[in-house]
Amino acid sequence: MHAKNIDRRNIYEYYTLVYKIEREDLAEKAYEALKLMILRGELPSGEKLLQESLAENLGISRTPLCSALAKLEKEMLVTSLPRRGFYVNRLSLKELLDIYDIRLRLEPLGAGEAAERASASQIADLESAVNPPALAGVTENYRSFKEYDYRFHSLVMEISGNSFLSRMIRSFNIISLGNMQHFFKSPEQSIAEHRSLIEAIKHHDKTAAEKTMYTHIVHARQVIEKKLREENG
Amino acid sequence: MHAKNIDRRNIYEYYTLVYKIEREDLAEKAYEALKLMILRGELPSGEKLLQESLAENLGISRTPLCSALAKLEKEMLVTSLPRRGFYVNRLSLKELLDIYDIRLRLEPLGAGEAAERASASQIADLESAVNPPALAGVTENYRSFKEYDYRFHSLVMEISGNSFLSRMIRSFNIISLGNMQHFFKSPEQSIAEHRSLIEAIKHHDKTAAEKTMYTHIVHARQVIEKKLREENG
DNA sequence: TTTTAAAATTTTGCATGCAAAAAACATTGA
DNA sequence: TCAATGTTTTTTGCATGCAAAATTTTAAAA
Repeated sequence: MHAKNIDRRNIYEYYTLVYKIEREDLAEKAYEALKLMILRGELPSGEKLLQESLAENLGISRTPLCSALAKLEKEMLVTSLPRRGFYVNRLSLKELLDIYDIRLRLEPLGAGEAAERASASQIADLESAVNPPALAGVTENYRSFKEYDYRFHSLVMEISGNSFLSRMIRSFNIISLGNMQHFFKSPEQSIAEHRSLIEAIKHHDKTAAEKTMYTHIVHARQVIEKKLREENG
Repeated sequence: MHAKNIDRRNIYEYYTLVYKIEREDLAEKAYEALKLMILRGELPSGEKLLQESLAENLGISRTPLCSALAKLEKEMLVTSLPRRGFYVNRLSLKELLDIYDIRLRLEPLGAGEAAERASASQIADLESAVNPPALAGVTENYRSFKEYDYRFHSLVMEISGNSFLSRMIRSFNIISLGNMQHFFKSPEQSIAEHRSLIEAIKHHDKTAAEKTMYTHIVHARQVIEKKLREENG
């Protein structure tokens, strides 16, 4: 069944790279679908996820859905209350700040690595992500902005070549975007910052890329920190 | 069923805190069991996980086991090859280094927060973790050391109060420890470094705690980096 | 009207069974 | 001997059904 020139001992590594992408099971598809629904706000944070109806909507049975929910739980996108059900994770301000503390340390790391490694085609991908066709509606409504922002950050982390980092940051970005109902800074400013990050990456300037990403995230973090202080009086 | 003085609107938050711990489902128990088996090396990295026999050994059916494996997959402890099965994740040196890059950024963050927040009883917990009764066998065999090291780092991250950080680092530590077959530095040195971290936390010295944790991890990272360079010639 | 208790309904968690895919094994022909 | 093909066995992924728990509804008492 498998290609003949692949050493038996390396079959694991081989399939890890190539085979996986094509053949996805229902649990993985449901997981992806739910993630997108959370990012889009179609499943608002705090909402209870009814297994029967969700499964029906997705056109699958509860078995793969359960696995999908288990995955989301470990990525902290949903919370499981045994015998009570799954809920889309709703973050307190403190928790949102916790996530930003993590992003603030990790995304600059990823941006720096991306600056070191980025190929010409990867840079082209980045540029097309911030150019007009991809920006439709982004400055007008927050929902479009979220998807755009998620795409851009995912792309940078992907380019870093650190798959652990990339997967983790993707989850965290969905959690945080899913828990934010309005612009934390103007979308124009975000896009401008994204563009200057691309410049740094283009010039393979690791330090500049790190700094730009840091500044980009620390702004939002400061807004959250201020809110939290106000909340606590 | 639930306490009467809990506001209906807050029931979600209430149960998130208290209810969850007691009632664990089989999938979660299996997940915990498998994690421990990976940490202990009872499931060596690269090993294929046969669902039928694993389920039988755990005394459960394949349904909750599947959910447990799905969880482990999203925490990157196992790899799923659709229709082929699950394998304990085996890391390349590059991947191990990727994980250390993440730990190097995040664990100092956690250590610093822990230094700020640690209560007297939490400090006592830390101290008892590095005192003789808890150190049995740790300097002699690597397997005991792994469990000790995992416990200590988990404890520090727990004290940081950032639950996202804590959960993530726990996974990464299991992956990395599960993929290391021998001491990267002498256990005595590790324990000494742990002790000086406790000192910093005790004095609520955030900067010192961050630095100590950084140094502690960067040593191991350098060993890996060197190996990787040798491997690539 | 509110509070409490009982009954009915819904929902969850799990084991099981089945179809399809993959792996292991056997057979044939070079 | 080895490669290629066919056959059997194993394993995976999923839908389904059932028991127990949780929730909602209804009824009764304060």
